[in-house]
Amino acid sequence: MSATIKEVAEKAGVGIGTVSRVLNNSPQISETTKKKVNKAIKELNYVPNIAGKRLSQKKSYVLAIVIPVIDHPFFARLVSCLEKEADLRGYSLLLATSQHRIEKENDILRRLKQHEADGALFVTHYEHSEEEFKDLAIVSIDRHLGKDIPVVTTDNYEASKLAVEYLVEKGCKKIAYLGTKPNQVSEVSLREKAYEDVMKKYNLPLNIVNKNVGHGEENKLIDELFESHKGFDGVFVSGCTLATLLYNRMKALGLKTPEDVQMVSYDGEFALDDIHHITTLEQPLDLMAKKCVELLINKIDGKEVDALSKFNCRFIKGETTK
Amino acid sequence: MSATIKEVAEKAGVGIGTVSRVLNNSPQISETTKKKVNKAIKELNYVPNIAGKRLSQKKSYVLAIVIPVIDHPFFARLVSCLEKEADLRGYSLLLATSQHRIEKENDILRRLKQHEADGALFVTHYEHSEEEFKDLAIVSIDRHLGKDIPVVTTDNYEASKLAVEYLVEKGCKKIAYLGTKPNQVSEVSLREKAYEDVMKKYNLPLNIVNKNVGHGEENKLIDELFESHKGFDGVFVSGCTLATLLYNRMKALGLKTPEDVQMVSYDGEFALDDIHHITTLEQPLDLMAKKCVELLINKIDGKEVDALSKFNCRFIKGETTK
DNA sequence: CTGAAAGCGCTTACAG
DNA sequence: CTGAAAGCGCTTACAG
Repeated sequence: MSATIKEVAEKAGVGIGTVSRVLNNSPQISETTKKKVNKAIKELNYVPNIAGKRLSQKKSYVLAIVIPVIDHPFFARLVSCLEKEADLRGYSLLLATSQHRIEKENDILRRLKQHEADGALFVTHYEHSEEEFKDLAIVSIDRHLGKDIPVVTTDNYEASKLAVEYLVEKGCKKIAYLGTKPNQVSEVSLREKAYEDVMKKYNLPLNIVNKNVGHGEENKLIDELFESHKGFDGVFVSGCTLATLLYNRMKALGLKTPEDVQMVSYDGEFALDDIHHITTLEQPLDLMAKKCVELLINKIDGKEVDALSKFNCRFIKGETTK
Repeated sequence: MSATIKEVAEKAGVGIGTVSRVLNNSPQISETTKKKVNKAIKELNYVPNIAGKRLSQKKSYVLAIVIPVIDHPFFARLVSCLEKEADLRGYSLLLATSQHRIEKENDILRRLKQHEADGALFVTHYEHSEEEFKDLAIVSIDRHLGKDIPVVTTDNYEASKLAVEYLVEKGCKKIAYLGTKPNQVSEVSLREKAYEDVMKKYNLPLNIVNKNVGHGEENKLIDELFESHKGFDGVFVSGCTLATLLYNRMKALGLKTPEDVQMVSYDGEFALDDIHHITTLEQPLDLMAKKCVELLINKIDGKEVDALSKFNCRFIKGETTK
């Protein structure tokens, strides 16, 4: 059906190598042959088949994005930013959601090894042995996946410290920490660390609910928060899913915010900002995405890259603090 | 770096064709050679390179998804469903967001012609000539892109009729229609049609704001609604973006719902259902996605497919109606 | 500046 | 049941 480079070459009366050179606008090519070739291309409505190119170049110009889910505002926005950056660099995005299942992640790794993509961004919850990542161009957000895997993250410690200090300043006496514990070495752990440090500094008691729960089980943590830490008047939450659930729970319980409880949450990437009014530490996803793509492409090209890239969060005052 | 089929063949002492047959578990292959080959595969840690396969088979096993944006709950959920279905059928997803720009859509078409994907789902706002879609396996949601492009949609007329009838029943006297007019032949137009028919049936006046506005300009429509149709006590909205904006506007204006104004919206795919409480006609995205993938793969395989597939909406009673 | 040829890593009739 | 060979559509040294 569609024409091949061979037909174009015949029609233009040149060799296929010449057509290829015109296509990739190689510098040393005469204007006249360029014209001849372009004419033939137009006439035949020729579009180069990318499979041939990929095989001969041993590159796919595809970046795999491995995320737990896509229908979540944080990841949706991340993917949006990533696509924009990848596009600018001439790469396509292969979307792979792990659905919170490790088998799916392994499946994606297999696809990487198949060279379906040149590299991958892992935003994952699971443990993978470093062996599995060998020779693959991989970048991670927040989690430390292995010594050769660059990490892009926010300055979790500083931002969290700021948030907790803020709650103290605003008069909270019993401040709780609510989070889902990552089951890997992760920059996210610094959120709790910062909370602890600030509490100690002010000689305030610790009220921590921080467990590794499965997706959909976040409500258990909220149950525990209310059972074990009754009477908290401030809470620092590690992520927007939890924050939203807590927000709703407080509403259901008739607790008012900021009057009864003040709340600050990490992750400001809510879908509809005009409805949510939670005070948040917003991650600059646009900058982070750009960095991820840059690191990934550099790794693909065999360059040395920074092991850790930290970005600052933006503190967004909402209606859940005074 | 990674082993090739040739090395596997050598190690196993067979021809590469045999390795290929084992890989694709071709039926006529003896147990003994199968074992030999699998042993070699394991030892070499061999994973077949998909570029070779794609070139020789002239298939990519990739489906392109062309949507305006990904960071919107409706599209995010759609993509989520699509990926699940594609995965079940052995296809990967190439994500392509048009960013509300026709140049980007043309770019995506070019990539399709390059055989980067075997087919594409277009959820688009723009006009494309049928010529552009020639010989491509394309399926559309809601819009009629050409006579050979199957459309997957909901029963817009029936659902809308139900919604408007519902508002009448609940006592609304001045019911408005608020929508963004598609600039193509689209099933979405039936939403307004149904509204008009119901209004006529009950001898009620028409209050229509339905224009084709660019992304981000939806607020203009809401301005117009309040300027030109003062005092409406019921409104049927064509989509959740508009509905959310209207919801917030009413809140800002001190209008209460359902007391002052009752509202029903098409599209129930809000991100955080526990926060939004708009009465909606929810589209069964899971079923629609399944249908899209099925149609697409059938088209790719050269089969005949239905030109139009309609699904029923689910009416979800929220707090914006009595 | 350009052509002929080898090669990328697979699949698949064809012959045996 | 299996091997040798051609072919998928490109790119890229190599030679001229």
